[in-house]
Amino acid sequence: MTPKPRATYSVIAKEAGVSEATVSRVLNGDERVDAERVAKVLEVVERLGYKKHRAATALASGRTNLIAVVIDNDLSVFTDPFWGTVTSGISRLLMENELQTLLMVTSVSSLDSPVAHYLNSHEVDGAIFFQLHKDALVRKLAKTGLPIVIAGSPHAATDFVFVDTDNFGGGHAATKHLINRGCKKVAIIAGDIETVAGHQRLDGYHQAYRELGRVPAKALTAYGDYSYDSGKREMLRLLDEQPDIDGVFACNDLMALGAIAAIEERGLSVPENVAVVGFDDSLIAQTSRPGLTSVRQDIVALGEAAAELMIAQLRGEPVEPRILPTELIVRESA
Amino acid sequence: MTPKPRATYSVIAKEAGVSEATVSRVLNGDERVDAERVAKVLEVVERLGYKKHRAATALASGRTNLIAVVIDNDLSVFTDPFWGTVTSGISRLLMENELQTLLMVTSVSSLDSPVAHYLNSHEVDGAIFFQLHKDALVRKLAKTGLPIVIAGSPHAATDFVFVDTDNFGGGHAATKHLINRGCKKVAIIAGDIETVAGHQRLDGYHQAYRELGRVPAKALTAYGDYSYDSGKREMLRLLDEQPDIDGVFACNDLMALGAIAAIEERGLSVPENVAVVGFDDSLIAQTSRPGLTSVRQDIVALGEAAAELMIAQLRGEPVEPRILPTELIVRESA
DNA sequence: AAATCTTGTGAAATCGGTTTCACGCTCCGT
DNA sequence: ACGGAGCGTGAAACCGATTTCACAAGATTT
Repeated sequence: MTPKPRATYSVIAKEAGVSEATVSRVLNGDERVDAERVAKVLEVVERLGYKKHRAATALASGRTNLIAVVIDNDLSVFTDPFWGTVTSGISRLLMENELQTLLMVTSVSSLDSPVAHYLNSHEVDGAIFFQLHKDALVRKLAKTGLPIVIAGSPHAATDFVFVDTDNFGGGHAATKHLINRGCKKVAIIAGDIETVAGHQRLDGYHQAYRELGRVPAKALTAYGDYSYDSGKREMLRLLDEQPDIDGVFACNDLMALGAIAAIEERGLSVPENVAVVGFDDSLIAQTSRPGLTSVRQDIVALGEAAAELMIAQLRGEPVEPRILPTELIVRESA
Repeated sequence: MTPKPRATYSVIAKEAGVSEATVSRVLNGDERVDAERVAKVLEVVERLGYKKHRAATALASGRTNLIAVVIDNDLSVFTDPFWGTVTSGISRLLMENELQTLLMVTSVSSLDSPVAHYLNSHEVDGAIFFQLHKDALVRKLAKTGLPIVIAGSPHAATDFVFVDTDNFGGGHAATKHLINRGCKKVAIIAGDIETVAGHQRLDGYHQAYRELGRVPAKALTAYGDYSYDSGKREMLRLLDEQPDIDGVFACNDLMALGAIAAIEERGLSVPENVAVVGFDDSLIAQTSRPGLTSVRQDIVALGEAAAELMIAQLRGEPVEPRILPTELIVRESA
């Protein structure tokens, strides 16, 4: 058996009796090619099972069909299922649109890191950033015209295209739920306030109070770091200072579980004495006992939305930031 | 400001007073170039901040510097943090070696899917597969000489290069631990026995019994599907049939939690009446109450090992499959 | 001293597409 | 009937690297 030489334009052109230029036109959907020739070329392409050579296409056209997904691994990449889930959502959608996902897990997003250089050299058609703390790099890249999507809200009010969960709405719904079930004194264990998401959830909490015509006491706001331990520690402190707290909104599930542990350690029970709501509706919320009431975000959808916004940009369509709704999943804890 | 034309060999060659061929030699580490010229070229390259154009390099050399990571999304990709974690480990290590990670989340791994075609056309330098159920595609690709690494043990005894956790050893250690702490009748809730991992964990369980000169009763083996519900269901059944069971090894943490729920539902307590050991040492093992004793696998290391084996293959070095040790993390449940 | 081998080097071909350009043809208005 | 516009087409240049090949200069052999 012959090793079957790779099919190229040259072969196809010969076979179809046209020039290579015409083959190119057909394969790129150029309108003004004789219908009969189009058919002929397509037939040959089909028969040979031809697929374009990516590198050659990229070199000639300047488009790579590659979208970078940049994850800052300073963060919780290794322990949090969140990013993996978002990424797979992105990847699946990109593939459906003939784009490939280039995964870049990198520690520093400095302006002259290899990654920066890479993104800056037309090696990818676009970049999706995760949860960036410093956006100097992104800002610079955007200036070069590279299509960019940010997963998670960017820091300042910028004109970056982003997708995010409705953190504000989620925080609001969680707090509202606690109030509606009769809680008189609802505390919050906020997460990293440096992140936009953390801030927004806290804002949602405030808003729920405000709608009641009240303002939550400052002392009802505790600050954790999204870890189990911080949730437990802050809850213990809150209870010691204000034993009459009867509801708490923890800004993620892990802290919520810590809070529950703290509550039980003080001899109180959930939800009878203190109701607890978490955020994320992660696996631990589903499997903990009591089952944790939590704000669900559709993480796969988040990834898909990011991919969609990227694709729209590549097509030159106008794009708006997208904020995905949350859903409160009620279980035993509140 | 001039838009600064991309630096190319042509520019560098001119600037350094050598030919493009020489530039190429220098940049590819060809030994026999005059030292002085090497220095000069490198100086210019440095000054211009030059980086090779990937597509051009790929086209000319046939090497793409791209490694595909293929994930079958039929599976639990969207809910299990496992794959995301492995992938980020892979990606980080590949990047350090100037390789890029091409993430392909795809549903079908049929022989003529776009993915198959893609992998088959020298578009990537190697491929890392996750948890494949059917290896026809892999087998075919391997025949073409494409370097391949499998994360997770391949089905049959093949000569594929793979990395995997020591499932057998983990199952053995878990069972041994239960026996050592005094359990007389240890059951196992096995996972999907179709997967190699599932089988190996069960084998480890058997081996631990065997070392005691005993053989576990058939009725002590239950089969779940790695879900919480299946763990609970099977544990309830086991307890009803054999109330004197005093230890259980669940082949993942989720089933272990289900089992604990079942045990408590029967009015028994963990670990006093029944001790429980899980597998994975996932977040839920750490946050559940009682804390779950579990077999930890180093998932990031798994990814890094996969990347290492790939890199070794690319270098033409001989490679052996790699099996990573597990560690039993003892908590309250056993 | 002549013949043969090395060595380092640059010109040019090559990888597989895309795109510009010019050419020949048809179709239009006047 | 004639000049110009419009359209489909192929030849050839081009993208940015790698690699082959031939050649000149120096080193080695006889």
